[in-house]
Amino acid sequence: MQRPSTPHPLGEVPPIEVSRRVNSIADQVFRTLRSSIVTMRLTPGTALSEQEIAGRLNVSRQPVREAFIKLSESGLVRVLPQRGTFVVKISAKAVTDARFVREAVECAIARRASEGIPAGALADLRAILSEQRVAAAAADPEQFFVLDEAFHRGLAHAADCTYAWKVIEEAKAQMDRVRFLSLPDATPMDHLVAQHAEVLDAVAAGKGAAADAAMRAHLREILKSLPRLAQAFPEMFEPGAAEEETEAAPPPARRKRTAR
Amino acid sequence: MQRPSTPHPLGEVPPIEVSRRVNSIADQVFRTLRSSIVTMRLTPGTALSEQEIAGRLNVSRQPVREAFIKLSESGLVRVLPQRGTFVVKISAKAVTDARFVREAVECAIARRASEGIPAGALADLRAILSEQRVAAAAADPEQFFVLDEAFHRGLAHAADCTYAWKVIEEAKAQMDRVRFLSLPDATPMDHLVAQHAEVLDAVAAGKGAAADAAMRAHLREILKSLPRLAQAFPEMFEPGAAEEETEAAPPPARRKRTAR
DNA sequence: TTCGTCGAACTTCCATACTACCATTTCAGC
DNA sequence: GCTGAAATGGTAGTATGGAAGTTCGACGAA
Repeated sequence: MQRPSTPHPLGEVPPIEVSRRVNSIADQVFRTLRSSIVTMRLTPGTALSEQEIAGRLNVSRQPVREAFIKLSESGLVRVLPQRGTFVVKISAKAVTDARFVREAVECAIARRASEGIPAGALADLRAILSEQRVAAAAADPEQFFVLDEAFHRGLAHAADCTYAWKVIEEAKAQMDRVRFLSLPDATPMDHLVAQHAEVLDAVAAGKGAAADAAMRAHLREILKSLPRLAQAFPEMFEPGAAEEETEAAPPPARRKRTAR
Repeated sequence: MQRPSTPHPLGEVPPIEVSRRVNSIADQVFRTLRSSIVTMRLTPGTALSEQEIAGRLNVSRQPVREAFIKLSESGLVRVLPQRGTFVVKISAKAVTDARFVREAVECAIARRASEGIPAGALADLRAILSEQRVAAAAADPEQFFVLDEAFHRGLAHAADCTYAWKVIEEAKAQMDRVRFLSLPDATPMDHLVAQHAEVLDAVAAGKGAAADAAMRAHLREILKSLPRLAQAFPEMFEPGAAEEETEAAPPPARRKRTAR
């Protein structure tokens, strides 16, 4: 973890030095943890502790604590006072709730985009699609993931919906954990590219309703594997269905050390 | 500010003692500040300082800092490192962006609610409407505000959309500041009640499209006064239109002490 | 064996000291 | 009087120590 204007005490940190505005340590910790959680390198149920993470990243507990707060706001960890901080397990309800919000917002974005976006933006999106086809042909899921994100974000920004994208980004975090879990046998990538293309064609043609429908179909496709995954990886998922939001803090999984 | 299991050192705090789970100090500070900002008791542009707030509330800087972090995540304050923390001015773009998201999500909620909600919930919502009529007749805007919030939240929960409501709640914060500014000469309250009734009737009749349309019309009504207010209270608003999200931190309003 | 009690080890939460940085002011030099 | 560099006061960011609370296992008595 790199402290501002100080030789990095951690070996892992690449020597990025170019850009100023290397954000605060707390932000770096937040990004690191968030990425680890979303990509499932930190598995659901894992116990985190301020001290442990601080020691591992060679920083004090304070910035770690602030990162925990932000992660907790995003619904990725749960802080139980005096007990511990845990990576929340995937909850089928939380995922479908996130999809509901994402669908509502992103379909609205598609409609708005159909009313007109900058010409350059349209070209950029088409370029992303080409790259996706390459990644699909090369069977490179990770790169495909990156490009998928770029497409959705690009469309949002083209439609001048920065706040809406921020909302989607947060909902997406819940969904992405499922997608990472389903990486091996997900929907064929060419199929997803075709759906992207369908959205983009509708947008380009100014057909709002069609863009909306295409986007909706696309977003519903993504989580088709959810029930199967919930059965295949029960330890990653919240057990029952209805016991969300109970007041009494449910005893979380037995403390399981973070083992990278 | 009341410390858990400690005699409250601040006189202002009402002696709520009944319920356990008096949340942490940081949470109390957060709620206090958030409420003050949304109701415009802390006017846009006001400088907050960790130390000052801490002194005023008789707590240390630490919980205040955590409250600032959360407020900053909500887009209600902006933290400029080594310079200060400021209540963000109302930005026309931010408000319309919030409305865009809220409209997308809440209309989706209305559609879902039309597919069926618990019978009790429907009755509860009708009860809220009656109370709103009373408040409208009594010309009691504050109470009307509370009931308005209750109606929208009640509909969301009836449709089992808790996460969606959380998203709306955050978008609403931006919009509510405008509403508080327009309290004197806002849309007549009876008109708003009628719109609520229209939504609810469509929901009860299972007419999803009608509920969507009614909700959309209702939400668009709320901010009609925005342009006028931006002219009437220029010091509360972000000046131009397009210079959002500039990387270089724009020098905020000259430090103006919080004066309660 | 089973139950209750106590204690050690852990956690988050809060308070406080210190650091780095920014903005303004002050004041010497011209 | 004017300019510019150093001093000063104020800010958020970080580090660290202690307080309050939870968990869990050891230990002993029934």
